[in-house]
Amino acid sequence: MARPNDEVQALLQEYADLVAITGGDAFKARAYEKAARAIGGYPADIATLDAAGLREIPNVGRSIADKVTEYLRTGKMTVVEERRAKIPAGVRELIAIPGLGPKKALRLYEDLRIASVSQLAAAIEADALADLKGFGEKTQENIRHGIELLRRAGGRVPLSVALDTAEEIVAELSRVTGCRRCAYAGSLRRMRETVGDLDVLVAAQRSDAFMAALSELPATAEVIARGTKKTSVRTAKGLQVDLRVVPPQSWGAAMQYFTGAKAHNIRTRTIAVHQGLKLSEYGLFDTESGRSLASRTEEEVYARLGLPWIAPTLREDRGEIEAALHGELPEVVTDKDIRGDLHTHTDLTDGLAPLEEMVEAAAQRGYRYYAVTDHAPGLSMQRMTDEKILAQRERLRELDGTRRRMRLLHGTELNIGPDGEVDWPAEFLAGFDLCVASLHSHFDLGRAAMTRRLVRACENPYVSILGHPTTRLIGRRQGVDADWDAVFAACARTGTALEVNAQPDRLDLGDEDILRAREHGVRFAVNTDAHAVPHLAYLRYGVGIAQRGWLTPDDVINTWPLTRLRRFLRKGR
DNA sequence: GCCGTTTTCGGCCCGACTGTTTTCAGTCG
Repeated sequence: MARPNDEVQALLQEYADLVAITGGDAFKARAYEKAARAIGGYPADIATLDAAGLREIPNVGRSIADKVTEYLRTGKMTVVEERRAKIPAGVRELIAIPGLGPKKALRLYEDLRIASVSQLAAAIEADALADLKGFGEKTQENIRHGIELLRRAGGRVPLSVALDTAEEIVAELSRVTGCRRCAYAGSLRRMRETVGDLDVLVAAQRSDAFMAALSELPATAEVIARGTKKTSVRTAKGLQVDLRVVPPQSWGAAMQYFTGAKAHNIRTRTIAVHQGLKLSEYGLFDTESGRSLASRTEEEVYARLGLPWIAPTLREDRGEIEAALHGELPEVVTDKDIRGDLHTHTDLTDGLAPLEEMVEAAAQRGYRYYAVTDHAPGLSMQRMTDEKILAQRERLRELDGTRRRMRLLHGTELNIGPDGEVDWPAEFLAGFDLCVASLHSHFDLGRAAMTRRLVRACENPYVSILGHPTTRLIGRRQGVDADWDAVFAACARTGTALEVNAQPDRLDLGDEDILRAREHGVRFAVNTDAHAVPHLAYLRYGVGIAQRGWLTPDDVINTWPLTRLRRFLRKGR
């Protein structure tokens, strides 16, 4: 889904890198980075904005607005082209190597004309860096290692993998004598869909035992750095883990510091500076006297800055600071708000567990309602028939009587055909309590055809939820191309909910699309699409993504009481 | 290059670690 905002974000980020490499003003480079992020995360399509509108975007001033305008008009930014002419693209690639920044990249290029990662690798092999200032033996070894990692990984791991690893490490370190608190922070606590590295915090008086414990974990493959305050290791799976040990009285400040995205932290620190304060991982201090004003809890730190506590999933500098200052932070949806799952499968199609087991597991979770939505005949490998689904409905109605607290809904996951048609005729669909409709094929229609297809599915009076709307698979498959603003508008107009599919390799819609869809007044359903009993627990990932999309319980139909939900599902029929 | 209760200039987050130019620059998060 490359929209102009994303293209401009990439271009401005490239320009920032080139400025940093060519030794320009570091603050100028940072200014472009900030603008790039702001434009990438801006909800409105920048192609619809004029120069004044562009300057409404934070960190976009006259100069950058002009460059964006030029790009929107001509498809080019002259200044970027000029810098590209001076610095080959391969030099920019060099700074992706861990341990190699803009300064060293420039030196390599100027002194040795090295202009690609492979040239650098060859130069190290040929021992051509020996006489280069700042490139001692150790540095060369680190670069060689960095290139290896870059080639192997590509970096980030899925949220679910990171969470499993983090929970194991936290459990291990919590057992170490002297551990007062232990938790993970970073992008994992913010529930980003993929995680680059783990940030683990320990509160304790002495650090050595924790540094040793982390270094010696079975999962630890190598120790990258080890000090008294910080130790970094890499696991066998290639995931970097940074451990910080802080004094117990600094716990809240450290959690605040290591949880927020960089941009969020810059904002909170700037607020501190304006109040004559200094915010670090050790606490909030009076700049003049050095006296500590708050540090024990995150609440205390935010409060002393004049802010309410901000949910970790919001700490991205996507407007949460402004919302907090104006008392307009959303009360984001939590696991506890979810009253039921509206997209699940059984072994009647491709699920693993029989109806009874799925229903029992759902009841154990304390749900007030639960929908079974097996695949429809259009997905022919599932061999669904009218008879089979009607027999399932009969069995489900029997079970429904046995569950006092949890009501059962009978549904199906329809297939959206190339023209937006679905599997069964209206009179048969009328027999279901709800229909989810999803794309399972024909992913490469053109944008216009795909948009028509999705809009037509929304217009079907029996389709209540659009399942995994973009159909992306994280790290494996791009989402389909459509005019999403048109699709979101159609959802809002027709009363069709968008799914936030909680499968960890889908997380579809993702947070940025949720933020956009929300602008259209759409409702959402956070569903697990469970194909087995353990999948029901994926809900936490979906809720995390929903929070990152600023959704409140009112936005999410499966937090609603059953009567309100049923009214929504009928779409005014 | 952006921004403004420090308001059109002068600041921009800040601490930790590594390697090496051994007193500090570069990189990272």
